[in-house]
Amino acid sequence: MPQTARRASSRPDSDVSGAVDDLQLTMGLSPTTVSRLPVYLRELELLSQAGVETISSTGLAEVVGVTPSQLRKDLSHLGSYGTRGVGYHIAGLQAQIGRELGTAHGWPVVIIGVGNLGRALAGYAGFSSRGFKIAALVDRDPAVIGTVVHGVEVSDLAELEVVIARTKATIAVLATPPAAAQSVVDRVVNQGVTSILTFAATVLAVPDGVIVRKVDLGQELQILAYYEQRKSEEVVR
Amino acid sequence: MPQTARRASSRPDSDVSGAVDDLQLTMGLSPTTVSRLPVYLRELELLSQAGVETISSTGLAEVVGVTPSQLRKDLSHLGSYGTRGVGYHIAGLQAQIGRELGTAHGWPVVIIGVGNLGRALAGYAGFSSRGFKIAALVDRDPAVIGTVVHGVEVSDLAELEVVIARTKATIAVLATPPAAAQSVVDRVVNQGVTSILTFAATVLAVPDGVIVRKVDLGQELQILAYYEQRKSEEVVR
DNA sequence: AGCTGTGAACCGTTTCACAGCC
DNA sequence: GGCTGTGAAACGGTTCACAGCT
Repeated sequence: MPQTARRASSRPDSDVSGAVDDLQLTMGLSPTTVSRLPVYLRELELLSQAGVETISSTGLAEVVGVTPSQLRKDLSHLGSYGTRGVGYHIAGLQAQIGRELGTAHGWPVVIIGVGNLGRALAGYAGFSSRGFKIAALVDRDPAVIGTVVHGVEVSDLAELEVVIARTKATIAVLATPPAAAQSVVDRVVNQGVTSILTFAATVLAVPDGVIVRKVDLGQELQILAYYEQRKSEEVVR
Repeated sequence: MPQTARRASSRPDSDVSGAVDDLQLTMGLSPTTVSRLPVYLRELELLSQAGVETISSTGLAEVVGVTPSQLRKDLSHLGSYGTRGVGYHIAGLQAQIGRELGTAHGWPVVIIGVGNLGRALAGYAGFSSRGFKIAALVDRDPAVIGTVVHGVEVSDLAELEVVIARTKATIAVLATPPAAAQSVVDRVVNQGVTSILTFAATVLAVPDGVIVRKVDLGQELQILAYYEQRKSEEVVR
């Protein structure tokens, strides 16, 4: 039985305890900043591949779609390496953001549910380039168990605990039907998983300290529909 | 050539113009409230199916995972039908939120890209129950064009403009490879689409008034990884 | 001259606390 | 007594504007 807990809160907001060590990782970034860093990183990679070496906050802001001040503020939190009068050194920034996001870790990820969605996720190219590896695929359907999908053999859902223990995965991706989601969450959390990305629409209960991010197609569409409806009403009045 | 424009901004924030008519739709809700309404609606449906007729803000807040005050504030913006001393009448609330989100419209949606992801989206059960219908599936691959997926025949990407005109879709879902995303966006926007849900990781440029919502697996995982990394560091210090 | 880094002002959202109604 | 609806306070995030470095 899962404890109470609601949505991902986390953020103990780091009390200022020990001395800041060397030129290492910065202190807690705001959630909004964290959510933008992957976007920055992606665009920096593209620029870097295109041979660009330096860029101003205005230039980068334009390509990532934020304001220059927002970008500067975000980067300043990383204690970043910009040069006044010049701009940011792309390679340096990339390294800094990559370090902050733990891109080098090769985090093992378990994907649960190997239907169309699970397959699509397993085939996602950016997986390894973004610092993750598919440690295991898990499904309940005997017809799927044992087959190899994108180079990984599908394990039996019954073995979930064993699989997580073996792979030491702490991140799980849920691509199961909604009805199965909560019970899978309970099992993975119990096995030490502390980060969950779910594609099931259900509200999930997890203990404190476990972070859940939810991607819900229906929710996204309904949000769009809300604004669509407002647009059409504007014409009426 | 797409105009400038960055992320979805929209929200003209409605100047208080005409008189408020009857007991109709409310004035602009905040984006954060809008994003929570679909979740409320979903849980209300479940409660309703379970035969519950009335619920307090505390009770509902618990199941949707927000604070009671947040819930009350959100619902108060809908001018909602709660009863002091009692709680909310579930059927009434459902109707009210459904109306606000335009659940009855049966919005036609075009899905572009019929790979594993596109198929998963097309097979999404909640599609019609949440007020949408798949107006068309579109792909570039000749091997896929003409096949029937979840009851809908796949059209040729070359016909995109015709398909949108015929179906009158104003919402498009992008499940294409990232490289194709911007060009598809330009075409659909040009054809009158004003809401886009994209699964491609690229930053999209759209004209003002077009709303883009992005779902990016890599981004989500990287956000989780950030917090994972912090957790493991905590042990160190 | 140019562009970053940042304190200060601003704005939107959440939380608090309680008045008002059933 | 119980629970909603809502002003007021608190919070967090974004934008502004400029000091400071190169």
